[in-house]
Amino acid sequence: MGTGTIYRYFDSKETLVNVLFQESIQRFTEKLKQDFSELPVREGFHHVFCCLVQFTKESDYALFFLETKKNAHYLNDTSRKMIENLTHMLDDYFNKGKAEGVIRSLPSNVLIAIVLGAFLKIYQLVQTGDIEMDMDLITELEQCCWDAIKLHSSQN
Amino acid sequence: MGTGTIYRYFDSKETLVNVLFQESIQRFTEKLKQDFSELPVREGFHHVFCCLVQFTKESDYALFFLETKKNAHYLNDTSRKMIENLTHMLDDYFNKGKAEGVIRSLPSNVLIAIVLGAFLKIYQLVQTGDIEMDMDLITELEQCCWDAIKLHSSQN
Amino acid sequence: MGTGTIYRYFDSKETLVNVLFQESIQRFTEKLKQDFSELPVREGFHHVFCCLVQFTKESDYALFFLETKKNAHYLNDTSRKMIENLTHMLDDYFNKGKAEGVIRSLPSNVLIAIVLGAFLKIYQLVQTGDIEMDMDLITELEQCCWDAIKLHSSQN
Amino acid sequence: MGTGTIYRYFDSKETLVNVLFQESIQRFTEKLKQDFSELPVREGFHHVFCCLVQFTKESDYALFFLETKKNAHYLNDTSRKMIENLTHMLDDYFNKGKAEGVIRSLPSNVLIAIVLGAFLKIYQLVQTGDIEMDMDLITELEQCCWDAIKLHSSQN
DNA sequence: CATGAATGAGGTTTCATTCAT
DNA sequence: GATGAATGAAACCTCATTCAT
Repeated sequence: MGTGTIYRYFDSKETLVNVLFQESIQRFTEKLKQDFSELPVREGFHHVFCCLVQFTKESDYALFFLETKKNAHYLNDTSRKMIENLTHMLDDYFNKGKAEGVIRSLPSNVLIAIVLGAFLKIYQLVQTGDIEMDMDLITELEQCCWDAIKLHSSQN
Repeated sequence: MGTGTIYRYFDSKETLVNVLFQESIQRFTEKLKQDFSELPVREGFHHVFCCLVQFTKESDYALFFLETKKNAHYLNDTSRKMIENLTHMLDDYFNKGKAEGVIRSLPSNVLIAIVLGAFLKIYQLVQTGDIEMDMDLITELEQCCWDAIKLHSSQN
Repeated sequence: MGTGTIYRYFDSKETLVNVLFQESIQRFTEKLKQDFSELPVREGFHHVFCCLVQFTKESDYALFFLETKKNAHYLNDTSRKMIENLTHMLDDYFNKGKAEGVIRSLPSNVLIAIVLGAFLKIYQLVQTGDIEMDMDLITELEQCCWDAIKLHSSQN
Repeated sequence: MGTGTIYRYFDSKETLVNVLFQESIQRFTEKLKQDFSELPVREGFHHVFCCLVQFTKESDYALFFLETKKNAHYLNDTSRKMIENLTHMLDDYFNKGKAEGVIRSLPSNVLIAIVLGAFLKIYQLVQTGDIEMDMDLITELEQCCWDAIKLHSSQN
């Protein structure tokens, strides 16, 4: 594709990035939404984790978008709205978990940060070829992340 | 500061970034090393987490360097060596934990990714002003991260 | 022409200069090579001189390149190789002349320096508009340069 | 000497260069003037050549100044005046030689260019270490230059 | 509609000049 | 007076954007 062609479809590089971002977040949000609210908390977390795994598998640049902070200078209002929308869904989920005493009573954005931060850092290792993602690893990582946010009966 | 002044101290922008990076990693490594090997596993983890917290507090750009992937295009060989050096220390620590059956038997780079990924993502929230880091939160986050990598007797 | 345009064709300013230099020297060398070795010494000198005249007429910057010393800091290895190649041709010519007792027994690089030095200095006068180069002047200058390197039977 | 110190003595780099230039030309002109007008043509040429040799021996940067074209952008009016002054002297000399039928009837600036061009190009070889200047070479080079401008009885 | 050469604003680097010590 | 760190104008270079083909 010629370098100039892109400008027939997008105003600018910034627009392109935002559109791609919005499509990615949209797809992720749609996937997450399916049957999400009906699931029990632990099964809900499994669903979230599966969405993450599948999403990063779909495209190489997906990771880039998930890594994006909501204040990134290149994001426009529409993009920020969509992050908030996604965040709300997760907020509801975490609130349910907290209400049921299954999840630690930390702010939802903190809980999201823990899970997403750990997951994305691991996916970097996959992309640099440092580790291979097989089913067993995915299962164990899910448990790691769940243990991180789960309210444990006793601590040490 | 005049635009040319920086070039009295650094050959190029790349050199500047690498020198700052190396100083940061050096400082972090030194701090981590103190009494590290003598501590029991759980106390060792506390030490690691305290180092992380203190390090990010020291300077605004510390975070930037901890987030750096070891293959970042702007890092030179010296910088990569220092990352490896730091990684080795943590590797030794995690190996001890795994040998004692206290830490999950995952590759060290995965364990590091989990803890560092979660920690850094949370620190982003601090920097954007979304959350405030008080003593209680730090303590709880440390427990979250520990729970993430700890080998739990039973899972759910 | 936009400032960035040149970088579509050359990696850097240094590359640009070297490419122009190499093209110039190449062109000059090709021209000089034609029937050069078959000519008697005096006719050979005429050929050399004609090449010089024609070459400087071709482009304004040709002079710049002929003036270049072989140790100029901006020349790369390829450029230096091409200077050596050209020098070799002239070396062979001068050696023949010296062997025949027609040309002074001075090192070839000295003989080249005499002819080229005189020629280039005169061409500077042409470029500054101080003198006009007509056929008669060219003929006489050629004779001057020839007299400079020719082995005269008696001196005074 | 500190980099800033020079500005206690010269307004600018341009001024410095012009002052050095003027001192060089002045010295050369003085040296040339001594007994110059009384000498016969051939002896006069010997004198000119000796001045050139001695002058370039005096300092490494002398060459730089002699190479200078009179239209060099960094020369100021004073400097140009001094070049003209020197040129006048040589002009008188060459006119005498031409009048006596000993020197070719070429414009003086051309005659100067031939001798100076050849001489300077050779001196470049000395400075790069390509050749060594001994008494014999100097003598022969003088004869080369003289032959270049001398009116020969017969040509070939 | 697609292309990629041309563009120029902005980032990086150099170097003649200034000025606090 | 001497110094050399600091300066910023100008040179070099990059890359998002434009536009003639």
